[in-house]
Amino acid sequence: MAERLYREIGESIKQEIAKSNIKVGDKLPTERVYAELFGVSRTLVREAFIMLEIEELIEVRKGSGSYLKNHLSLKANSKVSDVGPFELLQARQEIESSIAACAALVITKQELQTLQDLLEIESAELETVEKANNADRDFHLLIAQSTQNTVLLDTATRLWDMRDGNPMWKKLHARIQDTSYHDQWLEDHKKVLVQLRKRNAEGARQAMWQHLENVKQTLFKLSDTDAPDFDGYLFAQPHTSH
Amino acid sequence: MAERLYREIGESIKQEIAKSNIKVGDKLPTERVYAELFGVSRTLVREAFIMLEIEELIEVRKGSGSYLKNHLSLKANSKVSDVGPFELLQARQEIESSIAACAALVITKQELQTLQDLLEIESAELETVEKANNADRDFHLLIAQSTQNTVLLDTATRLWDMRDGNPMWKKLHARIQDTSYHDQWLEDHKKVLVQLRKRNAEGARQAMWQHLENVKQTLFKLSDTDAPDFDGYLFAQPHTSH
DNA sequence: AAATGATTATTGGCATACCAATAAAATTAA
DNA sequence: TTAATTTTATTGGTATGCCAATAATCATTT
Repeated sequence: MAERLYREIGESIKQEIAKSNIKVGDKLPTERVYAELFGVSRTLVREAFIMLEIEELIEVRKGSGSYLKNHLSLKANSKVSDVGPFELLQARQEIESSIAACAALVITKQELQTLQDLLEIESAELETVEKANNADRDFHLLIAQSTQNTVLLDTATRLWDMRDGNPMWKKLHARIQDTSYHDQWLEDHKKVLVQLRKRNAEGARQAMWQHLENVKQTLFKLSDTDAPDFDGYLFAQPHTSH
Repeated sequence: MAERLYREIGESIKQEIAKSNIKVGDKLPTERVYAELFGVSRTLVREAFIMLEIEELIEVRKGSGSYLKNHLSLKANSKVSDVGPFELLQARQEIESSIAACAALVITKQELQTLQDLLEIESAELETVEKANNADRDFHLLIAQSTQNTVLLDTATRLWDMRDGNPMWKKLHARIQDTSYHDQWLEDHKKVLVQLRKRNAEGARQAMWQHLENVKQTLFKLSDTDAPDFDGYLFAQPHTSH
């Protein structure tokens, strides 16, 4: 553990706020009050306040006091590394299928050709796991890029960065490399490309959705059969819309 | 202005890091060094370090020193303000409508009640533009939160941060405040809530999609009629799927 | 010479004390 | 009584000092 104390204090303060009925805009107890409450120096409480301020939860005004700025329920947990693979896949399924639908309407011939090339790399270079993985990523992100919308591309990139920076995903992925699931996914990709070529937005959406559904199913099987240590990463996969 | 000092110190430290050739993993100068360099107490530098630590830029180890954790090239600020309002809205339309669909399946009664409360704030406190704006944001983000998927919440939060950090949007928004478009949007929000109550995923998706379509239309009119300075922000609004 | 243990120096952690801005209360003038 | 002014209290801002963990150095032993 060995977490820095100010973080604990900060979390404790959040809990105290939650227990109380302080509304947005209301004044919080002073630093000194919290210091005495937790039996620590004001310095530590002050550091915790800085943490909450950077999280945009509170606002600090010199000589006046500190005020609740946002609902603390909206603590955007940007701890990238402890997002579960399934939670992430769920989000990707929703977002990337929409991106595919957008892309279908405006993708250029040039981009379609590049996607085709990527598919060939995927099918050819299955020997190198890393290259196939990169081609996979490139395939998805190129579709995002083809929407001509930098926000969508930015969002998709962010989702893939989350995946690649996640140790738990690497574990799962390592287990896949010697299976033949790649073939399934390659077929999925082909189906997506077909729909993009047809400029069929809903077809592309559905194809991408099914692709990520397949990935989810595969990873679920793998983690379910022989991986007891993925507990806690399965909690968030509730909705199976469409 | 009256910015808190630790923030200035923090930014200065970032600049110092940028000027030096400190790589990721390297040890950076001690708190005392920066304190002397900037002519302030170590306390302030320490607070600045906490800021950088929360931003996941550095890592602090007691007794050892502080170390660069990530490349500070991720200067999100610059990109965020370059995004055009319509491009952003287009992305929000796609992503948030999917989020609404997900939310419809798992949202709790408590959360539905909170949304109801927010609607009342929106309709009641129209006098204060800022409060209505906050309620708007809270309404959308609470829906994201109700999906129970932190990635979706994180993504939605990011999109709203882009909006709120965008000077161009503020210009547009300032123009709206004395019109009655809020009423339209309030009605939109009500329709979304109705669908969420019915647990109707596709209905919620459609309602949210229509809401953001209306926002887009409104802002387009406003920028089209009497705002020659929005050129270049209109380029990316190509697809009108569904 | 190398490995091990003790010592010293460095570095962040935390607390106390005082400063400055704001807000509240008391005082005074109209 | 009311308004303006002064005074006081409250609150966050900053600096200094000492503590504890780590790392570096040196002495000791093999």
